[in-house]
Amino acid sequence: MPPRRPVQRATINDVARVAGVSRGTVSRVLNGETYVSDAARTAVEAAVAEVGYVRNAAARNLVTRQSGAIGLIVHEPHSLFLEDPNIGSILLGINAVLSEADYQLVSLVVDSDRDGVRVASYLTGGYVDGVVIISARENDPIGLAVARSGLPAAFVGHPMDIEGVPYVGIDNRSAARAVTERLMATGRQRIGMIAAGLDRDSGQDRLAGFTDALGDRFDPRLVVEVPLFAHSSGIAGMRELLTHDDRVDGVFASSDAIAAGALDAMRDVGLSAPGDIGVVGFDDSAWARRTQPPLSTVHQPADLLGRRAAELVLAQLEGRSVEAEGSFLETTIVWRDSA
Amino acid sequence: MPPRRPVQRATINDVARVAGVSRGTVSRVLNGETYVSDAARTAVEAAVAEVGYVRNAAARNLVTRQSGAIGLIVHEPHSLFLEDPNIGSILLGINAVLSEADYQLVSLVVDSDRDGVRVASYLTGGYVDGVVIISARENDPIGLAVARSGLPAAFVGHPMDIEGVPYVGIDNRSAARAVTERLMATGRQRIGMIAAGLDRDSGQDRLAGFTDALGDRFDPRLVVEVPLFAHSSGIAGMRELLTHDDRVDGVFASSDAIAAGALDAMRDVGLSAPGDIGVVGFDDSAWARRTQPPLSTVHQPADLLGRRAAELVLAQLEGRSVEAEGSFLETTIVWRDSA
DNA sequence: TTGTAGGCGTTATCAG
DNA sequence: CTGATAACGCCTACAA
Repeated sequence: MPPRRPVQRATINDVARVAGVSRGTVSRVLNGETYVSDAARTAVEAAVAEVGYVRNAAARNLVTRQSGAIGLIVHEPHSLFLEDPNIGSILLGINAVLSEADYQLVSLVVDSDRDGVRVASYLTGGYVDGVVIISARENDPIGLAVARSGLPAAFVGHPMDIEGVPYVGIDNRSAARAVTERLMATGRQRIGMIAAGLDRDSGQDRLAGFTDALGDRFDPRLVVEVPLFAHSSGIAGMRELLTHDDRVDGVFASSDAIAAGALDAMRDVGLSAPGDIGVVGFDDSAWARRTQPPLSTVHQPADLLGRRAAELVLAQLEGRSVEAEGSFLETTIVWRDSA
Repeated sequence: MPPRRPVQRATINDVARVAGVSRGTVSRVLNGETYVSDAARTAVEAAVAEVGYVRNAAARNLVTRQSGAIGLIVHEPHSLFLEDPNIGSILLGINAVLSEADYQLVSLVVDSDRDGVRVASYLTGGYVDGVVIISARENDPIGLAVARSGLPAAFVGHPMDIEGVPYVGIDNRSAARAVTERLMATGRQRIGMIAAGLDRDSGQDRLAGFTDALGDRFDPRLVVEVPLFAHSSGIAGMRELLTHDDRVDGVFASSDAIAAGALDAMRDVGLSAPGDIGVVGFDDSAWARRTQPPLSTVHQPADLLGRRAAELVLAQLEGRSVEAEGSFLETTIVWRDSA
């Protein structure tokens, strides 16, 4: 079949001619301004329909210096992107508040260095009026570019090396500490951790919270590091942990996916939770209710995180200043049957 | 903290002044055109760095009538969006080929009617040069608007009520038939189906394939309809099926998530796979390898689906015509232990 | 309430 | 190779 080609577009001039008014008047009704006669308005509306007019965004953006769009930057290592249980909820949360304010959310994924430079120039080129960035890592080129651009922005999570950009997050450290303490309270004596994402604040903080909780009972040999917050990392991590020490009776996993993998690895060697080992996760994602047994974990308000980030950007767009640079949302422990 | 405000931007005029050349020359080096002296080029580059120039996209788009961006429309019922195992892979596939061609992929989710109209005008307003649409349903306003707009486009999946827009998909009907036949070959006598998404072609076709395979042995009472391709629907569907007929010994689920739910529902009543009931799924998503036992299912080449769709759009952008309106990619049966 | 006209920042045409 | 000089489509004072 022949290639599709955009049809020739009608301009304000065409509408004006058909409606028998001036371009100025057409523009005014298009923008819903007051001071237009009913006669003019109806004539214009009819003409718009007749010629099939749609406004040219580029021309409008050029003069108004606004796009009405807000970018969402998602960069995760390929595989993680497909796994992360929070991104979807955060996205929907952002979209909900932006939609309400009539902004168009556009999501940009960066999956390679090439993507990175293209996205950076998209952002600074004027395609968007603001941006929210998810899971920036240290030394993140896009985060840096945005910070420098002065573009109204907000982070979900807090990249440690960037200042002057507001953010919302959860207190990973306190939450990790709390859930670990809860696990200790069940009487476990040798508690290990499968720690992922140590190249970002969330991963680091969860490990720190774990350490906090254990105090002098902390034994570094019971911490195994894995690269991803993924199920496969959970399997590998649990195997490694059991190799190091087969008397482990409790495990804190950096994420529910990891915890699920750990449970599977345990079953493979005839161990079960909570009987042999108490296992707790993090996220309260879809995984949590589907493992056998269901996971005790930390509930993370992903949707709300998105909403708050969006509100932060909106505030700046409206010239309002935001109270504090960063704020943390409450997490809660959800205790099920895995520990 | 005070609101962030975009810094005042330098224009081509500023660069021209600093470099001591004309705007025309600046524009030429910016666009990497030939016929510019080395002297001019270096002077301009230095000036660009000095004044921190970044090109204004709106102005450029206005005159070139292009944006360099391509939209990806995702509309799923809220919950499904979070569950769909294919969307991520399709997205990454599309992005890979578009990135290669230096196009910026921008994803737009429609999660409400309000989103729908905003997205439609975003698309037709010139923000994008082309669009790929995932999982359009019948009577889909955006699909219709795009079809009408003449915008280079491609569908992943085939909305039955839209013609003239190329698409790529899989042959859901044949695949469903094949996997059902495979299930029959294991000797199952009473095979039921948990059918989801009957408001879209994929859901309809999977049911049709199931019916094809069974032939006269088809019994409509063994088909239970559920709304979503989700785990929760699988639980509900399996319970209903067992209520209808407790002698069922085989089940074809419309998706892996459903199959996983079915497995859980079975376990709740003391049934297991493949011993009591053989269960097969569809998608070969992450679910498939994590259920107990792992699922026998249909592998769907999601990444490739995305790549092909992107290529379809690219072809039209370059004015090439596409061979056929629709094409189907190969699926393969992956036989594991659930049947 | 309406028309007129200038300008937003770039690209592109056309002499030089 | 380079510099003027029109557009591109729209918004917005300003004048009427």
